[in-house]
Amino acid sequence: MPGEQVYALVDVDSMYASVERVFRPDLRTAPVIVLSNNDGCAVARSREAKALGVGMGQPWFQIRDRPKFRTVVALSSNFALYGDFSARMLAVVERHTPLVEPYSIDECFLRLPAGRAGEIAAALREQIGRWVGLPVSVGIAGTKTLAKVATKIAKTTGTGVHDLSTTSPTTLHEILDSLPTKEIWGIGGRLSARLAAHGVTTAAQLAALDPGWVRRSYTIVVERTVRELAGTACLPLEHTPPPRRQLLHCRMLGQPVTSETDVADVASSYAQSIATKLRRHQRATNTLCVWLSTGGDFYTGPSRNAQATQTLLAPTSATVPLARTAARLARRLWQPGYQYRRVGVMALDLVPDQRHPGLWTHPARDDALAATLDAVTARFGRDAIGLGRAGIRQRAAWAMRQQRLSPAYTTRWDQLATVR
DNA sequence: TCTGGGGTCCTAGGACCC
DNA sequence: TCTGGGGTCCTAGGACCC
Repeated sequence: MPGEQVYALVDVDSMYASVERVFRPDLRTAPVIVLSNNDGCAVARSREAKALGVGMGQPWFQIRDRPKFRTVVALSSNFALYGDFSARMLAVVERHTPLVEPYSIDECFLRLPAGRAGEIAAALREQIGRWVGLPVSVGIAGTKTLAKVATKIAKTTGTGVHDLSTTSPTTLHEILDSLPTKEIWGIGGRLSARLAAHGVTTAAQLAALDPGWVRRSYTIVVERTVRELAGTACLPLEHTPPPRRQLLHCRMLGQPVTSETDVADVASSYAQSIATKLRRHQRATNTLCVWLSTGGDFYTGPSRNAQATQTLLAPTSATVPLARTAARLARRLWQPGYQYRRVGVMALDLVPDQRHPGLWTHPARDDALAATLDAVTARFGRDAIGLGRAGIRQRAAWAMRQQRLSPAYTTRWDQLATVR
């Protein structure tokens, strides 16, 4: 039918591990994993690492010493590098259609003409592989939820492209019948357990439920999933991403901190990252929230979780007032006798960044300083400048541990790959 | 015995995603 | 010794108003 369109999902295979391989051809067939911040646990695994049995989220200390994981190559995560590759992939996709929705760092949804979807998908896959160096899989279907299913099939069968929009109803039913509810996009652990109590364990059973009943018994979100599985598109392509509503920066610290000064330093440093992100998104915040925590249940010692929120006098994206406010909140929350392992700073209630001179703010001065900070950071890296102890190249004891970091090949002049 | 009803706004918490 | 970080949306329930 002319003019008819379908959804496609382009998804990079083992994104982080694949990016690391672009600069390390020697790792092309090795079991590669990428570790979370502080080198805590595996957040990405190459096909070979999955085959060896490395679990998603498995702690590194459990992997490191096991003989069966002897050949695993572990790298610290390098998000600046992955973000850069994400943009490159998107640029290739946009050569084919403007109807693109970036969904995550390694995925985007597309609208493609029904008749040519398979052909375009194959071309995309080939170009992203050749020009960017990343392997992708593409799923095609009449709804986003089914396109997710199609991508899963493309990955497991190794075909690279799978089109469910041309599949017969009988075959589609067979596919959904063998798909557990937990593996459906939007159905997590809790919902699949509740559904199982109703006797619903497969995608085919879920698709056959009465949407009205699902809405009453569950939520509108689950109702949409049911309709999408049955072939009715409920989730449109979000071509222009909605503006950010909140920004947060939280980390496990490389080492626990105990002093009031250290806690304030961490909060100040995190607030500076938030300010930079706000300016990049052209947003300003009305409300700043800081929290301190001694960490999860597996830590011994006295535990404390505290949180404080402050409404600002005027919305701002300026580094100085945000850092100052965050440090003040952190000092207020601090109490002696605790080992703080996690600190978070969150900017809430975001609005468009329109700087108006206010009674209590100094936009001109703050703007000039912010522009300078952004420029220095862009040129010399994030740790080149900052307020207080942030930005000192001599890293603070609480800073992230990243002992296996690959160079920032594409985002730092001083770390470009060298060809001999 | 009887104890309105509907609307809005806000917040906390649950659930999901990658 | 060692267990991630960053988001979104929805619902329920309370406060408040008329």
